[in-house]
Amino acid sequence: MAEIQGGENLLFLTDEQLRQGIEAMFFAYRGFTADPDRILATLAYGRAHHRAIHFIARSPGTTVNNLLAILGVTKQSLNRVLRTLIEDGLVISRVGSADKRERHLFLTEAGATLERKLSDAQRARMRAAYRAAGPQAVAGFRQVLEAMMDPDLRRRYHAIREDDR
Amino acid sequence: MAEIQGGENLLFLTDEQLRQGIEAMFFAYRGFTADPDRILATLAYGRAHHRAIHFIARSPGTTVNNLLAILGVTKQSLNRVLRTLIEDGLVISRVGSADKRERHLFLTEAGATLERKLSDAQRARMRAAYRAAGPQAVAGFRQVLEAMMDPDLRRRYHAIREDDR
DNA sequence: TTGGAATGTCAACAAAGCTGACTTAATATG
DNA sequence: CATATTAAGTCAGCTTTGTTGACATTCCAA
Repeated sequence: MAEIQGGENLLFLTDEQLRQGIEAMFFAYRGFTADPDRILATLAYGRAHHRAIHFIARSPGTTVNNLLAILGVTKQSLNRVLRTLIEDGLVISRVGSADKRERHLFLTEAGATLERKLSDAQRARMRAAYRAAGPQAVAGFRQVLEAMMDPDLRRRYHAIREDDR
Repeated sequence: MAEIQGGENLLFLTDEQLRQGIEAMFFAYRGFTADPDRILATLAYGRAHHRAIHFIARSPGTTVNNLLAILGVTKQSLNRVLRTLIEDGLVISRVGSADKRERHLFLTEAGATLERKLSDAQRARMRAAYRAAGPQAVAGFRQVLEAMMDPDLRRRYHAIREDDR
């Protein structure tokens, strides 16, 4: 047992501790999605619609292909969601100016309004959790989550912010 | 803006910071489930089977009702999953001795073997993330996740460990 | 002994993922 | 310029996992 207790106290890596982390992720993710889910249910939309709306809001003008890579679903699956959002007037799709094969996605006024509503609910939950845990805990939270991502998605996670510059 | 900067530096609660946290949760959860998902796909099982197996392993002899409350699905949905696991010889259901209406759930040898395989994969990812982030970050990670849970699930989250005594 | 709780089952349905095959339009490349 | 590749969209069909609603069985408890 001695070898797992290094200079930086690695004893916290017992199976029991890891299991607790796994369960914490499971239960926390339920809380994370609970508030938007309630709003979506009243509108006959689901989590898939929320994800699309979120990332279009985050990167206005993003292409379908980029969205596919971020969401990690097939184009058929995404297309079904986008089609309803476009039909319902929440999203518009504009043919690319440089490359006319591409479609650039934007939220309409109505889309932005729904995005704000969903985002407000989800951010309120995050804000409460951040407040309760404190700044140092938040920094740790972010570090662990980043380390948990697949490298490819970690790159995309960072890229979203770089796009905003 | 002055009022949101308290003595403990609450400026990190900008919408941008909260959005990053939201996206981190989304991308990290993908990583969190990726390894078990790959194993499950080879066995014609899904995430629902994994969840059932996980919590039966964690609390052997748990009742169907307790499992329903933890997983947050309908009994019909859980029953479909349990039925296949029982048919496939991974889980056994024993009539309660005190209350014969209840069914107590246990993993068989084969069930425990699969549980270990799934758990090993998921724990390896957690362990790597914990190692990369360090003990202090892990403490913060756990604090934020706990604060994010619904109160009811937070109670159940703690109750799982209390059962183990 | 009767009401309610715990469990299980049948049927029907919906959301959201998947594969595979194909079209159209536009760009890139040889 | 001809051809290959890419981006997007569509059709069909399937799977997993969730949902309601209705109903039967068994058993505990008042």
